[in-house]
Formats: sequence, C-alpha cells, structure tokens
Amino acid sequence: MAGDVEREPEPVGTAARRRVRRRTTLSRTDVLRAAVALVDADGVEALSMRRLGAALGRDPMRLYRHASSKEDLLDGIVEFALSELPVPAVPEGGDWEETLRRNAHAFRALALAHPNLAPLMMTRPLATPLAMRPLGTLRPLEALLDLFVGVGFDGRGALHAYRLYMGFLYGQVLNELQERVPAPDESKDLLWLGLQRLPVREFPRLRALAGELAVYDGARELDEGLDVILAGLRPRTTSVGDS
Amino acid sequence: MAGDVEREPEPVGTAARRRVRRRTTLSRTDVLRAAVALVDADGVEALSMRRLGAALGRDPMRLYRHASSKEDLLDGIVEFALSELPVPAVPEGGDWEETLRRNAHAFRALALAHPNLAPLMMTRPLATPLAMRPLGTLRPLEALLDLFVGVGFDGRGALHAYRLYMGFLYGQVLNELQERVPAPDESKDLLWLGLQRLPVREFPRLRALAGELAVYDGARELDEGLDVILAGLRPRTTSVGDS
DNA sequence: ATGTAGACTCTACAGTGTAGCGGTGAGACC
DNA sequence: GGTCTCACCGCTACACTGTAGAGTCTACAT
Repeated sequence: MAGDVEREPEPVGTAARRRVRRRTTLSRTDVLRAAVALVDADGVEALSMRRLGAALGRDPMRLYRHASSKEDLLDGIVEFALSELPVPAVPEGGDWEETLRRNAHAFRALALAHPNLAPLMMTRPLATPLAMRPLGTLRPLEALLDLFVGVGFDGRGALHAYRLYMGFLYGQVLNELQERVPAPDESKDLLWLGLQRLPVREFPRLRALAGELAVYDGARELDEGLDVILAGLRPRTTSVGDS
Repeated sequence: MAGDVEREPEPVGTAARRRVRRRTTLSRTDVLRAAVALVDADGVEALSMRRLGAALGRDPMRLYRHASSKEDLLDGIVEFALSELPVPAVPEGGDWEETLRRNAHAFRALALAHPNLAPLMMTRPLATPLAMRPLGTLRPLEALLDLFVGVGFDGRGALHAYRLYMGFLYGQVLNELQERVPAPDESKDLLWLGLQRLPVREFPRLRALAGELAVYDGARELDEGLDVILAGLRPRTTSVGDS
C-alpha cells in the first residue's frame, strides 16, 4: 500500500516553486511527524484528519495529498516511527550477539518513547501481507537474515532464528507495556490496592509478588530473555564459540 | 473496568420473569458472542453498536445494558474470547514442559481461530493496568506463576519465567499472523510476485527464501521456539532433569 | 385509581472519514 | 492579448459513528 516514507506528488505548475506559498509547502514527513506527535500526546483515538489538519494549520482535505486514506496515514506513521531504527548490521569484526542485543534495546527504547504508537507498530503490519510491505520495513528483516546467515545458518535456519528473535522481542516489549502504569508514583500504591482486591485463596502467588510487580526493570528483563534466546541459538552457529 | 464475563443487571420487576419477553431475554454472553461473530466475519472496524444491535434484532441502545461503553464492549469480547482457554495446570504427576507446550498451542489455536480479534487480544489489556484487570484475565497468570514455583523457581524467578514465556508466545503468534496471507491458494504466486519487486542487490536473502516463506508451519515454528525457551529455563528448575 | 420508579425506545448531537463540487489561477496555444 | 485547459484548493455534504438525554410505557405499591 504505502510506498517509501518520502514520496511527494510533484506540483505540475513549474511556477509554483517561484511563488511564495502560504508559510511553507508541506511534506509527507511533516504530516507524519505531526501525526506522531498528536498520537504521542493524546493517543491513537485522538488522531483524526480534522485535528491533524488543525494542528498543521491546513485544511484537513489537504492531507489526502500525502496519504491516500487514514489507513494509509496509520501505515505511514508506523513506517515513519520504525524508520528511526538503525538497520542492524554486524560491524567489521563485531559480535553478532552484541548486534542483536543492541538492536533489541533500540527497539524497546523506540516503543517506550512512543507508548501510544506501540500497539500500532506491532499490529498494523498484519493488514498488509509481507510481500507487499514498503521496502523500508523489509530492510531490517533482510539485515537480520543476513546476520544469521553470516554466522552459519542456512536459509531455513536463518528464517527460523529471525522469527524466534523477532517474536520474542515483540512479545517482550508488549509485555512490558502491559505492566506499565501511567503514573509511576502512584503505581505502587495503586498496584497494592488492586492486588488487595484479589481473593487470597485464589491468587496467593500474585499477591505475594506485589513488591516484584511494582518495579519492572524492562532493560534487565529484556537482557535476561536475550540470554535464553541467544543461548538457544548459539549452538547452531559456526562462530568461534562452542561446537 | 469490566467485571467478570457474566454480570447481568437484575431486572427489578420480579414479575418480569413471568411475562413473556420479546423472543428471549438477552444476556451479556449473547451480546459478546454476537460481537465476536461480527468481528470474525468482517473485522474490528465493522463492529459498531448499530450493526451489533441489528445483528441481534435489538435497539442499539439496549446494548448499553450489557456494556457500559464500546471500550467496555471491546474489553468484554477479548475477555470472552480468552476465557475459552483452559487455565493451565500441571496434572497429577504431569510434565510442566508438556503443560506449557499445550497451553502455547491452545493459545495459538485460539488466535488463529479469531485472526481479526488477535490484535485486540494482544493490545487491549494495555489500556487497563494489571492490578485493575478482571479476575478471569488474571487467573492464567496466577496459574503459570504457580506452575513455575512448583518446579523450583522462587517468586522473582517465576515472574521472570512467566514474562519470558508469555512474551515469546505473544510475539510468536503475532509473527505468524503477520506472515499469513488471506487466500492461501494465491499466496504462493502473490508472494513470488511481491518478492520479484525487491531489488536483487538489496534483498538477496529475502528473495532467496521465497520458497520457505510460502509455507509457514506455525505449529512447528512454535515448537521449535519452545525448544529454545524451555531449554533456557530447564537449568533453573529443581525438577528431575539436569543440574 | 393514582403515583411512581424503572426499563425501554427514540431522537439528537457532536464528531468521524472522505467523495465530489465549483472557483481560481497558472501555463499553453493562437 | 485573448482564450482554452486543467490541476489544484478550499469547501460542502453525506453517510456513519458513539452515546447523552428526553420522552414513553409498563408493572408494581399504595
């Protein structure tokens, strides 16, 4: 559906460029950036064409120059947000595990930076089949496949490794966001109150974990998960490590 | 927000029960079931109060007797769908790994049975903090914690194991849904065509994997992932296995 | 018979995405 | 210069959304 992030309709009137436009001409990136800002501030449900138009000081209908529909706009902002991620590549003489770790943390940081956008980032691509996705979205996939092939996986193995890694990453971040509470100050008390409500007989474990649940060190959690995943993958590589 | 799945407003007029109602009285479960059917058939965006009302042959406003808002309705259908899952419990003398495997496959089957609902199942709970969730949703959590404690984890460890397992599971299923294509027959050709579009220089790996991408054996993929996860967790248990 | 309280039904409102319209203004041709 | 053409712009309008609020009705209590 959506092309690359930047794809402007060329104005046909060549003199249009000479003329002074109202303020400045609007680029697709501008629109997407504003949309992301709006979602960050007030959530996805607050994103409407009219509001976005208002935020940009433009007629809402103008937005359809830059996104063919709201669906397309949503795809666009997801693509835009994800494009901030560096494409993972093992540096010269670098460590593939370290690369995966860095990539995972970068992804997590991005999701935490845009918590309102995260659900979209995870589920939006469901709409468009893999083969039809914009190139920008597929580049990280290719890079990861390349990484795995580089350490000895065959094609099939690389694909499976990718799916395991990416699946884990998505899930882990979703999980962290789920346990997150808007106001971190009240969270402890609120959590405690919430857990008090649970019948003791039915939920002994959960109630006992109140303390642990209150502090969620996402980065650490991610790393510990990666320990497991990477340990599972390591034996299948031909790198310098074990068999 | 939402209580348990079943919580009907008691009609105050006691004679109401004696009277013959138009057709039959509507239960919350009926409403949720119809909503799920609607979503399954035409997607989430097709679910509107009016349409749901029409599907039930009732005034749309009546639905607010059974769900206080559309948000609540959405939470309700997620809860309803998830309630079909059996709460995972290790049977007498049973194998905890087998239990986790079974649970994972059950979850996957549920997601595949309601692909349009899956995004909601994954992301809806983000709205309500853990402590405020309906009890039904927390029961599997408690059960899994209990399972992990049962095989030797302490509280902290059980929580981490739960997060790793659940995160992996969510991600894996999301992943599978992402690579799924509506029409399985055309999928091979479509995929091939889609991949042809990719520049060879930039996407050699991806293009080479066309064959592998066409056939996605989700169950197998899930099992292989579980191999890795369980292998990572096993050493930390005190069960009969290795150290 | 009358009062009343609750459930039911319907209307109305503010808001949504977006098709379609007439006006405008710039470039192209005679 | 005059005229034609055609893409763009701002706008209105339409079908639809969730849901507050105002009747309407019915069943029970007095």
